[in-house]
Amino acid sequence: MAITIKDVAKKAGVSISTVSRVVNDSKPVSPELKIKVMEVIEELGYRPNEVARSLVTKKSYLIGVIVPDIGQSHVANMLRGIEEVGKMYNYDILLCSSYGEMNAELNYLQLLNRKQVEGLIILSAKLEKEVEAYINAFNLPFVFLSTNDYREEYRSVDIDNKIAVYEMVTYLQQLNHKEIAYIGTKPGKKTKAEVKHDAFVKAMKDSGLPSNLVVETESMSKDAGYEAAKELLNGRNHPTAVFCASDELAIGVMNYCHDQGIRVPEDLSVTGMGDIEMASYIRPKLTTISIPYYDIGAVSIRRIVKVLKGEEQTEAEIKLPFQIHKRESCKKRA
Amino acid sequence: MAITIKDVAKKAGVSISTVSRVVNDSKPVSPELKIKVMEVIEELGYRPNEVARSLVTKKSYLIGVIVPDIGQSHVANMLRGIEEVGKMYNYDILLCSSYGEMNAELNYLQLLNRKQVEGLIILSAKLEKEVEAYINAFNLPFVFLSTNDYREEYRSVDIDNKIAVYEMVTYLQQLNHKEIAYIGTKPGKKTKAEVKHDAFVKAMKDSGLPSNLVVETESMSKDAGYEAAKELLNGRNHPTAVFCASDELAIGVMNYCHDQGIRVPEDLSVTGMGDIEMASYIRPKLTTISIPYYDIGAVSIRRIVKVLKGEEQTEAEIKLPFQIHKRESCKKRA
DNA sequence: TTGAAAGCGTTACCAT
DNA sequence: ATGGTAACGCTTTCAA
Repeated sequence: MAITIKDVAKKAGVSISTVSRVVNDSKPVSPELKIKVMEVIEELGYRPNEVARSLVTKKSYLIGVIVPDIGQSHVANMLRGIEEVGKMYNYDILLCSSYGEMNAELNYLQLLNRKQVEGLIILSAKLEKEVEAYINAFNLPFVFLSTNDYREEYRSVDIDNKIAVYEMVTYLQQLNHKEIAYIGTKPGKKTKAEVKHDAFVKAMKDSGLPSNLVVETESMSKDAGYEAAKELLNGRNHPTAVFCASDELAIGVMNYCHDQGIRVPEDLSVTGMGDIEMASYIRPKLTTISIPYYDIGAVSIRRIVKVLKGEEQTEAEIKLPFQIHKRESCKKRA
Repeated sequence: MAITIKDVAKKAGVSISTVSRVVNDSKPVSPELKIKVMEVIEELGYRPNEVARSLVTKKSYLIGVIVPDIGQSHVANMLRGIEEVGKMYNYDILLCSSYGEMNAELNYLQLLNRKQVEGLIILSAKLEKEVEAYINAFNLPFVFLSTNDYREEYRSVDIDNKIAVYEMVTYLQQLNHKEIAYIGTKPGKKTKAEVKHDAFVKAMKDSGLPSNLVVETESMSKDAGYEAAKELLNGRNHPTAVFCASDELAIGVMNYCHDQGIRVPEDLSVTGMGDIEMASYIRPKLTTISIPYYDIGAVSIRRIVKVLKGEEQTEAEIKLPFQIHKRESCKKRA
């Protein structure tokens, strides 16, 4: 049996109230008793039971985090930010992988509820109605890190996708590229896919260039990028550059090029979005928009902690700065 | 204020004992009451408070996991296994990133202790004395997933490094390579680095080949691999193949080759160990020993759950099967 | 089958 | 400054 506050109190010859006071430094205790108690705590190796403590204080110091898949490097990086900053505020993470399934999200939400988490961060392509209803009933500080749908009514943290894509496409144009293709998922209404796609179109139109070279993918994966490249580079189109809505797509495209003997960047310039670790280790190194995933996680949890502390934050959306990393996969067109 | 068991009891006109019984299905309850109670639970949306429950049952359904860095893909994969299988048994993970610092490990251990975790999985290069002492005092089911030091007194899950390396080096020999180099960290006493290095030496000696082409690295990182390649391929040595103790090292080597115009596999065959995701996306695709990280995590937590259930497991070490993936980075020597 | 009550390890209020 | 005690929400005897 573990050492409890009673054991300490008895051995130190004081009441449990006194022990509690020295442990929490919550009320003045005379120096002599304080020292005595601390000695006994040390001697017995007493560690307060957080479960009991939570029950009375109603603070679990737990934050629920639901992600699609921790195996994806950008997810892992967000998690690092969440975890690290959480720890700074004494908060722990209860991590759940939904694998994109709504039922899993629902189950985990219920679990997190029962475990008395104080806040919620959800990373998901979209917020299904059922999930949303549950979260609202839940009534906890909540950050929605959408990978696609825009929901400006919830707290979120992201970069400004519109500006980022516009800048990258403009950079490609500065490199003398005229025929630039876009690879990304279907631009549904009020989605990031739409924002990115529209930014691409605008950047092209603003320069009087055609913006019809678009390949819609099923997902943001490397395999999808590989397939998209196959479709794009079938001989009918002659893009000299391609903007991919994610690094994974871009890597798939580059792999297709490698396998087909298409040289990057000599024959085709490729750009990505995300700046995942692999982007700078793959050869040629990928030119990409760096999304500060770690910071996104860090800011998300900090917002939750702030709300918990009553230091309300008003704006729902927070935009973090991004950077364009110009690396080897793009080249100036003669 | 959340709905409690009392609210349910009052509304259903029964005692809290009865409510508890139907919730846990722990003792017979008459059908009428059962239905009534369930209706009220549904109506009120009652969810048992796990904190209160933990306090009395002394089961937190929490397992503490300390890893160096969740950002590394093999770590993320272990975590996936741990998380997924844990959930199957209703266990949640309390995740802590130590970044390899002993003091962080110590702090987290204390935290996990206070949070009443029921088991412990630690991933670390070595088990420092202080950490070990703490864990032993802790007295919980514990799995030590060492990235280097061997500690056969604790539960562990891994592949058989000796056999794996021997087989890979043998494969290289079958490809007619005679001058094979080894890149890895310093082979300290009772470490995996030693086991791997010794297996390399044995495989070479068994074939009457020289085994002196060894580069010791500071770490297992890509950068370390890059530097090691620089040292190895300086013109004095003429290896035709190199075995790297990790995929990251191998990728660093391949990048150095790319930058220097050394062709892989035509000029140099490269092999890795780990089969991280990048191994099959990098070009040329990396020949490597596949370590089932997901399974290692999965088996680890399953062992803990088994111990918790009293279904003791005797052997400390569990060896999982590995595979050698023969891909593009190796080529037969003329 | 049901309910009352003790108890889990704390904190926090109320006396003293 | 210190101690006694109710309360947190639940499970689990023990009686009935």
